[in-house]
Amino acid sequence: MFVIEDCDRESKARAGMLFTPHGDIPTPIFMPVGTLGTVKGILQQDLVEDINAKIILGNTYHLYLRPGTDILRAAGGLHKFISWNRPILTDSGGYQVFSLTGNRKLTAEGAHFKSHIDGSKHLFTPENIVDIQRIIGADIIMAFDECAPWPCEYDYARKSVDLTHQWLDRAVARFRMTDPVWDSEQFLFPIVQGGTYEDLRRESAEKSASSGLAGNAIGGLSVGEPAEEMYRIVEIVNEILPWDKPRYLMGVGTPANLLEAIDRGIDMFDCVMPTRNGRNGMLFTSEGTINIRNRKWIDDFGSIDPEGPSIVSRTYSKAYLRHLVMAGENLGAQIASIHNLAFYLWLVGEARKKIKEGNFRQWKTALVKKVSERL
RNA sequence: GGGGAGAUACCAAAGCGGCCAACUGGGGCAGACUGUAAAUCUGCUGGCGAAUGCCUUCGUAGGUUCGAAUCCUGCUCUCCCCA
Repeated sequence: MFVIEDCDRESKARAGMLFTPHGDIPTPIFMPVGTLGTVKGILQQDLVEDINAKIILGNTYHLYLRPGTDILRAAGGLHKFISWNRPILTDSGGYQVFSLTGNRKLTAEGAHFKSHIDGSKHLFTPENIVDIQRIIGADIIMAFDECAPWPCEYDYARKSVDLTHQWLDRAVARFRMTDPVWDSEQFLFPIVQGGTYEDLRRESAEKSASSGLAGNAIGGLSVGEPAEEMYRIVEIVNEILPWDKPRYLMGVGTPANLLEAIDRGIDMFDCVMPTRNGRNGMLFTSEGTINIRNRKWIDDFGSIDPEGPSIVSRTYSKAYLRHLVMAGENLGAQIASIHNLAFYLWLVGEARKKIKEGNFRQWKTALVKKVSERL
């Protein structure tokens, strides 16, 4: 499923290729988040042609509630339903265990959820989360985990990790005894948890590594802890996770977060930032981040980003985009989202190129400084 | 010409003797957002100050009162109805 093509000499960064039934994915890669079967505000066509997204995410919890598995099954799976023939990864709903805390109750059996839409009750188990993801038909599916909050007491983190590990065993068992619904191979990834506790993270990384699955994910980070803590945990975990399998850092992050994590051996990322922050007027550019609503852009007729990662970044001016966002026009959110995603894809593409050329570290250091600047 | 209603901060609009530098929207100015309950949320928005605070405001000119955006009088302007 995964081949490492080149490794950086000075860092742990690597460039590889991920093979899935719906296409090959060059790594490091950023995966746009499309929770409900849509990357908010963006046409699938633009994802392919302008942004060049290689793979997008869907969310099991959200898709299960709406439109529901009956419709997804009748549609022939999520790929067909949304007219997207490139790879898809579905998150298990573990993050919703975290973000919808008030609506759920955890037991050994699973998570009892109250729908945030109509209050109806549902039970998610490691087994039915695999089943649902079989129906959705994503190329990469995630084990059901508990994403613990931060800060988090040791005792809580301990119990949370144990629960996640028990759930992992059950998910793997279910995964091995079932077949894909859509005649297209699926890969299950386990998720490393353990908060910011080194011993728990080591234990969890070993647990994931021993599962023998096709790839591994690191969860429970970027939930509020300082970035340095996150990097520290990534280093610890990556020493244990198998070198020859893809490593996915869930929910991360800022452009600088991505570069630092790539430096530490991460291959895959997803994050709502480029889309959500874009809708809220924040643009990530090769020169630094800007709040396009700020008055200073009112008559800046220069392009959104001199690097011009997408057609829209080259076509429209900051002044025009500011006008659209200030006026609450849909097109503003759309242009900002497309630009930001294209920038993220450009960023990981450049990282890959630099790793192959052998000058990743130097390039990274300079760029981290630049992209962290507030313009 | 006669009768009526009203003028409050950038706009709209509350307030109708002290708790009013003045509710609330909008607009504006900033900030936040990391496996999406988010095209959302938060703060500020008369001047000066880090702040207790001080200064100048509720069409305008006077007056009553310990105290006025609020009560009285004149003036100016706006809107509505009838001729």
